Amino acid sequence: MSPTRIPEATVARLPVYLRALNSLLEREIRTCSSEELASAAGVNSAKLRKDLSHLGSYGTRGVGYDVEYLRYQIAREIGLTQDWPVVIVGIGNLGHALANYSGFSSRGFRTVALLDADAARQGELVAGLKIRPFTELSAIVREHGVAIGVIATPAAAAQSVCDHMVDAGIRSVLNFAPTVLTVPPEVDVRMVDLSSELQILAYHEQRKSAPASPDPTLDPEVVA
Amino acid sequence: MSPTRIPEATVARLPVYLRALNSLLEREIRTCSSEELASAAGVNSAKLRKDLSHLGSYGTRGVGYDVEYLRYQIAREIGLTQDWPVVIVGIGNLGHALANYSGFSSRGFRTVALLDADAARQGELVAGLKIRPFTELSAIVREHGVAIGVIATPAAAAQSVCDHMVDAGIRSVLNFAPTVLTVPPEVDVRMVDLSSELQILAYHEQRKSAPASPDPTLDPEVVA
DNA sequence: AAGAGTTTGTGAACGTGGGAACAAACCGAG
DNA sequence: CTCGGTTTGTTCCCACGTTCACAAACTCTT
Repeated sequence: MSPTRIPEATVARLPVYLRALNSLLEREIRTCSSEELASAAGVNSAKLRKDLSHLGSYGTRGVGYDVEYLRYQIAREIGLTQDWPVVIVGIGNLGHALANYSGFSSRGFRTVALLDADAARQGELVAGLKIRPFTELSAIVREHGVAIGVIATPAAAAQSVCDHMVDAGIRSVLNFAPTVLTVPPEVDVRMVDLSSELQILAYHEQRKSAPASPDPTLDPEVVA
Repeated sequence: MSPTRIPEATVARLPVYLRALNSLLEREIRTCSSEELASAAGVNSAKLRKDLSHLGSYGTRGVGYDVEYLRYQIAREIGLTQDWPVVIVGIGNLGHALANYSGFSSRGFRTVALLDADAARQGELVAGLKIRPFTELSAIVREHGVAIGVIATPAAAAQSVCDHMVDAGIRSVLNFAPTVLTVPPEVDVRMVDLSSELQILAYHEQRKSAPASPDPTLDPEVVA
């Protein structure tokens, strides 16, 4: 079962399951059914069971899942049993927030350096780390074996920063800058687009308030 | 064509197209083909054309699209031609960054209030707005007709904040807190999960470095 | 030991989305 | 006006993801 590739949609949900399991553990719940875990994760139980079946057969029929055991298996599958050094480039408001975000460090992720091109900010202390010049990127990546880079720069700088990251050997990029990044095929990019999310909400909100026809120019027959 | 529902996957890409069109306009490009726009948006041209065809027939065969016209049509479809007042709750590091994020205000979104439960932060000035007590939520929503709320609180507070938002009449929620929110069916929630994104990258990164079998416990036959 | 009651893992049906390929439609030259 | 070149809008097909429904497997009681 395990040797087969895990569907992308399932991979995207594994972190959610992991959080739900952690939450159950905090409440000292040792065992749970697919129904309980699914409800904690906000999905339906059939989907949850199919997702987990892609990892292996870690439950017991008639009983459910051992919370601790399942949590370990998912963490191992994602790769959180190992250490992931991360660099953050662009320490503006957002980079600042990311550096202080406990959700990164609490999983296996360790921020090893904060970089910024702005000379005026060099040496400033953020989340216990000194801001260093962007030119040190390559050396830092080599020294710590960094595989993941986070871009929190303005859009105009993002592609150039990304190119340097790729040159330095980084193969996974998390991009917060509102721009499309072009990378070689072996590099993964995930985009977190704050304003897109709001726009998607706005689209649905608009549909809620105007169920019929929001714009008369689209409905000539109403006028006729 | 337009009266039909627009697929969710298409809606999620409209903001990307909008940004690409803005970028073309800044370079004073008045007309573009589906190929050019697709490349600027990081998708293939067939997908782009199919997406646009869901909105209507705004291109000209043999010629391409008028950048300005198409931009307006997409903006109108999303609902960006109207004003969207927004409240942000939880002015920690992340809330701070969101309040200052220009990508919100530059589209039709207007942050009308910053709320925080922490009494010590009341009155503090962030991005030109005073932080106000969370208890004023309902009055603010009524006064400004707020339909969209942003949650940037710690996970523990998020569900309670969300419940108050729904009570106050908010029907779309953008959630940055790392927790699943439960809402009535008429309310939309979109989740932006920073640590999930990193975990998804880590999963793929792990697969890149260890193509065969990352864990011997899963491959008994290797041992046998 | 057998049967009743649970709960997982999976096979099959269904729906959504993506991509190739092509017909329809437009422009410009002659 | 016609023809060749170009680009859109759409159709068809395939792959992926979701959900239902059920057999397999386990526990507990009698």
